[in-house]
Amino acid sequence: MIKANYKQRKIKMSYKDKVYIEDLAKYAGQEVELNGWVYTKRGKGKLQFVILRDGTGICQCVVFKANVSEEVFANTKSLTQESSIKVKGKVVANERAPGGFELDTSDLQIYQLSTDYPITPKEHGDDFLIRNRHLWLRSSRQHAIMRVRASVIKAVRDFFDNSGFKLQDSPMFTPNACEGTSTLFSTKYFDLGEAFLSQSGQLYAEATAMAMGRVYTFGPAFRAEKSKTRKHLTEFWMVEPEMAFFDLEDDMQLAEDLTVYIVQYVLENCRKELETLERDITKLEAIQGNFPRMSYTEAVGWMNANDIPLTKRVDGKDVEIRPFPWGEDFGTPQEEALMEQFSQPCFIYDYPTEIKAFYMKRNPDNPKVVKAMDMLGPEKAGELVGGSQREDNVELLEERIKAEDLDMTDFAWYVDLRKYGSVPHSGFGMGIERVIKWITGAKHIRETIPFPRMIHRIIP
RNA sequence: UCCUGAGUAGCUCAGUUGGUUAGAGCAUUUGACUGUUAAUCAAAGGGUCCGGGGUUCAAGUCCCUGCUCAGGAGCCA
Repeated sequence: MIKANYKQRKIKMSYKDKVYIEDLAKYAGQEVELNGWVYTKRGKGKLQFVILRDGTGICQCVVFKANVSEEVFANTKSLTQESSIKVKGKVVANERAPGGFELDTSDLQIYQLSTDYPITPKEHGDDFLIRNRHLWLRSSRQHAIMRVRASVIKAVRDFFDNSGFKLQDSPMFTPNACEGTSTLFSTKYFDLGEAFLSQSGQLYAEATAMAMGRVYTFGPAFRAEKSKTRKHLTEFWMVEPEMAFFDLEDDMQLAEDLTVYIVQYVLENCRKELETLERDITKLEAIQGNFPRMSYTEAVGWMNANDIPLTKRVDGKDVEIRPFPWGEDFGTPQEEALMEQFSQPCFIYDYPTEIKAFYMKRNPDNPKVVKAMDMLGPEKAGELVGGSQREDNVELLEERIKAEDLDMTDFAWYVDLRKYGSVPHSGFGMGIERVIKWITGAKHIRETIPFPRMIHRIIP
């Protein structure tokens, strides 16, 4: 007979007793054991300073020759950048230590000695760093951005979970292009032919919203566009709420409330990280709500009042067209010019029907525009949110599907949503990396996701 | 896909009008040092000047071409 093994097991130390650097202040005066990696080491003869990194923070470990065995001191002198170690010692307050506390080391053991760590404490080029992304994540700046990323995502989930929304995941494999415009990644799907990686979970969210009332999907989106800019990724994360009985006004208000919540959450929970990133906090503190709103037509009027032309590329040459013609989409130069006057994000709504997707609701008062909105961020953050009220009229939707030359059989289920209890409904998509880029002040969107996927990069 | 720019030591860069054996800082190795903050000081090792072709007495440097990368346009979140 086998005795239940839980009775024999004596727990000496649980994982809950492990000490991490971010909690060091709680252990002042006590002996603790820390595990981590050597961030840098500075020697001064019989006195060695090991800067230890454990993922939660950094701590200076002081190793004085007279206080440790000869073997431990020799080991300490042999340490190289990013070697993994275990240290024991007393936590003492010291003004000269980064972080205010240091470890008066009594013992130090090496897990593994690292050799020739590529990322030295000096400047490096973009290409080199991104090739070493798996190691670059250990650097203080990248580490701080990733912690902000985790907080942004938590803020998003808390916001929706606490206001009556249900998380409903949309599929990644789809039979068609959701919006019919973007280039998609394709893959073979058994005997059913070609499948595509989803560029948006929206259409499915519309179905789940009709089941649950208010939903959000949160997952990766894939775009095979050959975009080569500092704000595009081929794989990025997007949160897409979808709400029954919401009109475009409600939609914009929700996007605004979500944005304010995220920024305030990061301000409350990531002070240290924003400091590491040298982010101007006052710019974030200004995000309080009451975002300016402007119709597309008003925005065109503003362009022309301020002599901002349409810039287009014709036969390999940049040409400027003025006045800005109604009906053309804004590009980066127009958006940045417009946003210079605002310190908060701004909504632009009621876009021309021709330049927007087939599922957007036509404005009954003016069929030349659809009830779509973009939320542009300040500080050249670009488009953070794009959304719309959805077309809820069966005939108009079918007309648009035909006009876009989309396969009606693929969209039959989508049309069904307008046959069985169609309701006014709205939703939007928020690009998580764009938001993180804005909040952290990162130079490039590739710094806002652990392993960015870009047109010329899939490793690491 | 188009436009613009870049490629020299492990990394970041300098290299004059084309001229003899291509340099610096950091990193690495060795030595000195009891309070360092990107420690300092001394010494050592480290090069397919992106590949190919051309001009020239002579090419890292000039020309052509290919490759790689970056930024921007378009597209978008």
